[in-house]
Amino acid sequence: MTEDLEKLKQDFISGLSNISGFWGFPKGMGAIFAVLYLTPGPLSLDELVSQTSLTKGAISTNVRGLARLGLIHPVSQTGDRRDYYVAETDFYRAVRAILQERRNSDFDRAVATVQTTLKQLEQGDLSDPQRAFLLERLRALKDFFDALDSLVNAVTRLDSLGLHTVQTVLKILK
Amino acid sequence: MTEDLEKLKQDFISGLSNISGFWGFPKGMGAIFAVLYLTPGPLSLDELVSQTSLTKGAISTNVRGLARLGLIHPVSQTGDRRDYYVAETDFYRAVRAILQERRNSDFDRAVATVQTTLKQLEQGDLSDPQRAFLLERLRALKDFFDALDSLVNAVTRLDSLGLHTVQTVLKILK
DNA sequence: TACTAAGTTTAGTACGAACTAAACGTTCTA
DNA sequence: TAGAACGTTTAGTTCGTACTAAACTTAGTA
Repeated sequence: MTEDLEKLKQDFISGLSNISGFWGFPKGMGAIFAVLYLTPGPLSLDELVSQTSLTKGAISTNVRGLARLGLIHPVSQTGDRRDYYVAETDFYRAVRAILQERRNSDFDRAVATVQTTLKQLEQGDLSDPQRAFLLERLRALKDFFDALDSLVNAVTRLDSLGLHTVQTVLKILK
Repeated sequence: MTEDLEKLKQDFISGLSNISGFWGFPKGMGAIFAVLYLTPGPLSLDELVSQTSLTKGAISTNVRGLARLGLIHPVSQTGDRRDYYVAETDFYRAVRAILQERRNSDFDRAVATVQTTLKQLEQGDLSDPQRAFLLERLRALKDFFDALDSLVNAVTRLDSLGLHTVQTVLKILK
């Protein structure tokens, strides 16, 4: 591979690393995905070790994470005991997987506590102005979370996230 | 305030702290916002110190962050040199502010590097199969980012994020 | 059945982000 | 103009997370 192509690759890899970090994933995940995404065929763990600057342990851990998210897929070569991986190229499928993954996580658990709090509040003396105030605020918050939830559901149900679809949505919302 | 009401408040505060941490903001921000959100009137820095378990320094820093995001607002009491703050209750306004804030950040800069890479690639020898492959992959990625960007823009232009609006969107997308 | 080649797990380390404590600057008041 | 009441800034600490190095496990091979 020519020098400049190699440099492009490296830029891309570090770019995806940063994006990965920005969204709260390990930077290593971004780097591994970047390498696989820019490689036509499947790569083994050791090949990933040599192309990223990570050790086998880190690759092993991050690869599992990526596979769980559906961002990469294991590929088994017949007559070869090694694990190979390829990148998912349908990003929209990956987004859906991630959204579903994040569901049932810390976030949803925290949201649930708001709802619990709300229910307890509703069973008290509502003529107490303090309670009434809290109730009002918590209800507003819950409505907001519900709306967010619906939006995520809507996005999850889309078949694809092409420019076309999004533009259609945009028109309607205006 | 009765014991159980106080406990509810504490639960809520720690819940919002976690949500805050989950989305990549300091937990302190969540706690401060929670306190303000559950208080009818404006609070001073020192009142916030006593109601959260943070020191003045932390409150000072986080309060500035929250204000910059539009999640809380400074309120000046006449004849009182202290700074008071109230919570924004229109969450949708806050979401828009946050989305605009995150724009021009690390993320967008990283996305920009992908576009730069793409442009450089387009100026080379396209009959080279390696280059052609890279070009194809990077174009697909750019299209995806563009779609995401449009979606964010669409959401940003909404006047509100009520259940009603979202349900309308949902119907159309199905 | 030993040996090798692969992936996983674990103990320790490095680093960054958010916090505390305290010094500092600024503005109002006596 | 000294002192007090605030808010901000800074040096240092803590803590969690992602990494490395190396021991371990498992599955194929001579």
